[in-house]
Amino acid sequence: MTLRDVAVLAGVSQPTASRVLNGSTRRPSPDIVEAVRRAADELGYISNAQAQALARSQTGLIGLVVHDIADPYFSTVAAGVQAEASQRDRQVLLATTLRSTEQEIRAVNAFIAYRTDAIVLVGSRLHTDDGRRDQERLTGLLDRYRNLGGRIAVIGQPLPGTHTITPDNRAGAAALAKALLAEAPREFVVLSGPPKLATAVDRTAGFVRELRRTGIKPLAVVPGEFTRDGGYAAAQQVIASLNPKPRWGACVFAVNDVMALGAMAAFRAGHLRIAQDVQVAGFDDIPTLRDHHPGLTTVALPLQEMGRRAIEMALASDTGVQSVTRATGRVILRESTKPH
Amino acid sequence: MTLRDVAVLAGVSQPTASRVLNGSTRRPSPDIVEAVRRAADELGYISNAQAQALARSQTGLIGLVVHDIADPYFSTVAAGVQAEASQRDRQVLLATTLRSTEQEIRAVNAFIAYRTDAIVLVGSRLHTDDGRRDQERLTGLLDRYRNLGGRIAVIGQPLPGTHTITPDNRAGAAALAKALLAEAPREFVVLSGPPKLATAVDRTAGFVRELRRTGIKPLAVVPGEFTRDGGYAAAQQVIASLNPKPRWGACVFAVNDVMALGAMAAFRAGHLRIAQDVQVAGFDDIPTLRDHHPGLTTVALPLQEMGRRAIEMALASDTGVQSVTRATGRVILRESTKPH
DNA sequence: CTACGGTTGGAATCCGTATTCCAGGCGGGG
DNA sequence: CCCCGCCTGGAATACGGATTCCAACCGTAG
Repeated sequence: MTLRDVAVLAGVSQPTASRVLNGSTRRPSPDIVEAVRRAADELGYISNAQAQALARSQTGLIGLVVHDIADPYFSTVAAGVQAEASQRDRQVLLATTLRSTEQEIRAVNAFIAYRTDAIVLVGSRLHTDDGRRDQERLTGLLDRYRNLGGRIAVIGQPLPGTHTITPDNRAGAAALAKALLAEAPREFVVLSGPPKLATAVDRTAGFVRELRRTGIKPLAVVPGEFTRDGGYAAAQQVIASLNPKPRWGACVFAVNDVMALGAMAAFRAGHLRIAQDVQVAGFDDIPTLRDHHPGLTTVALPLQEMGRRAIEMALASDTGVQSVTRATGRVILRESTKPH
Repeated sequence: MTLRDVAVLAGVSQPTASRVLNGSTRRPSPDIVEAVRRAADELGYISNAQAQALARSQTGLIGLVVHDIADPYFSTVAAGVQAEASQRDRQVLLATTLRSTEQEIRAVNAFIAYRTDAIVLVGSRLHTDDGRRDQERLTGLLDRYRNLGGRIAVIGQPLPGTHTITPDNRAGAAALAKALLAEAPREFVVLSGPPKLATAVDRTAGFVRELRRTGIKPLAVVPGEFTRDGGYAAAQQVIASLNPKPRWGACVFAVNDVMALGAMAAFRAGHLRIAQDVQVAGFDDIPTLRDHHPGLTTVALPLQEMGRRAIEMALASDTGVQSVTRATGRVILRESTKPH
């Protein structure tokens, strides 16, 4: 079961066996290679990655931190991360924060303990005041990690000293507003998500700004959770504040697809028909929602590709440099915002 | 950075520091504990899990193998696994097979190399003949793993010698058929998925059997991939073979929700309205699809709970025993099969 | 006051592999 | 034919921490 056993069976020393089976700069002579290979095969030897990690002081592990792996946004990004990592023969360590910075700290701590070669953080954090201390603890932790030679890549809000991939939320939302207005004039409500979440704030701002540029003011900007249920609740508020209920016809922009999904559910529950009575737009282009009916207008983000790139950047040779890559969104107009 | 540094700073020996900081049966005296704690804090010491793993010969790692983490079925199960694992202070190692047994072998190999304490396999494998060799390699690998003290839990088809959680596919599909017939008489088409995939076969069999019991024969049983695209393609076939196209009215049972989603997309593309012109039912009750419109009739599986249980079982103290737990599905009738 | 059981901290060892360093063997050139 | 340098395999050591074993020390009972 150990390398020594293999070595003994092959009649060589342990270092020689090591040189044969694991990538070494030195290659023993062909007959020895053959003998060791045979012995390893016979014993069904599988190297101990922990011991290798200890000896080499690098683990081949990559830590992936997401808020919620059941959320299609994160699972899609995770698929990209996983694909690229496995192509590079690395294993992915998965952690979930449930949107709590404290959990995120726990996760990063664990990843440092396991000496992951790189950490990928997905999703921006809430910038609440009482969470500030946690924020700083997290930043400090990541600093230490970087100083110890750890690589960090972030998908979402830029973090000082890291490689970051940021969706161009402002521009994407603005482009969406522009495209909608180019199609037809209309009124808007924005389901703006958490007021302290950078992603949500940026998308709201980009959208509203573009409206303003055209001289339009949104009927309302309704905050809420960044989830399906948050979208549902926010949409309920919108319905409640509605006076001439049927055939309202305004366009509701939810700052992400999952919220848009919740909003559509709420509207339907309130007997409003999507597209005819109320239009809905989202952001992200979640794969599963592409077959939704009516089709949800949204801003498509290359989620899987972003995951891939994060690994690339984290593992790139240039060390210590920080960079920000913008992922641009592509507006996709579907039936959910088709004018009637 | 190492335990020795902490020990030196605290003025004690390395073993003593170890006893203080990591769970040991022996607790040093309070003043020493205090000193070591302080030293560790000052240095920002974070233990090296690799070294601990080597010394303790257990890693705190759990390997999770899924076919595709972007697929909501697997990501939901993964969320359960992750939640339970993190509650027990274990880290989750994630691997993706893309439905290839070869990839699955690679994943298990890696997990063995990393000496994961347990491996959770999700999703049944194809039982093709030419994949038989790979199957056996996989089984052999898992056997070795088990003999080395590894715990295995499987979600899907039972694997000899493991703890297994199997959805009661036959019974669930039968119950679905029964519920549909109780609601109204109708004709059926089954999109049966891959003919070699146990899950797909069982669901098809359970459904068809129940129909037979009532003297009904499905109009057609159309095989295909177990994915959204597979469902789409199969539905296209159904459409092509349709004679009186509009207002067909039969019920199409796709053996999983993702296929059902694809099928609905195909029907819509063929200008058939869901529920009115063609009814659709699925299996799994994928969360994201709960807000689909019209609501998709399906058999709800406690996916997240299944993930949780898998960890529980894998980490349970009873070693070596094999068991099969059935997860029962709950029929949920929604509008997609509402008679007109 | 002494002998003895129970603690408590430290020295030594071990986990499994990579790597440095060393000694021996080989070939080639002078 | 001899010497020198290179290649090759093995001995020793390092990686960071858990654990076994040992010695010293404590208090208590005889």
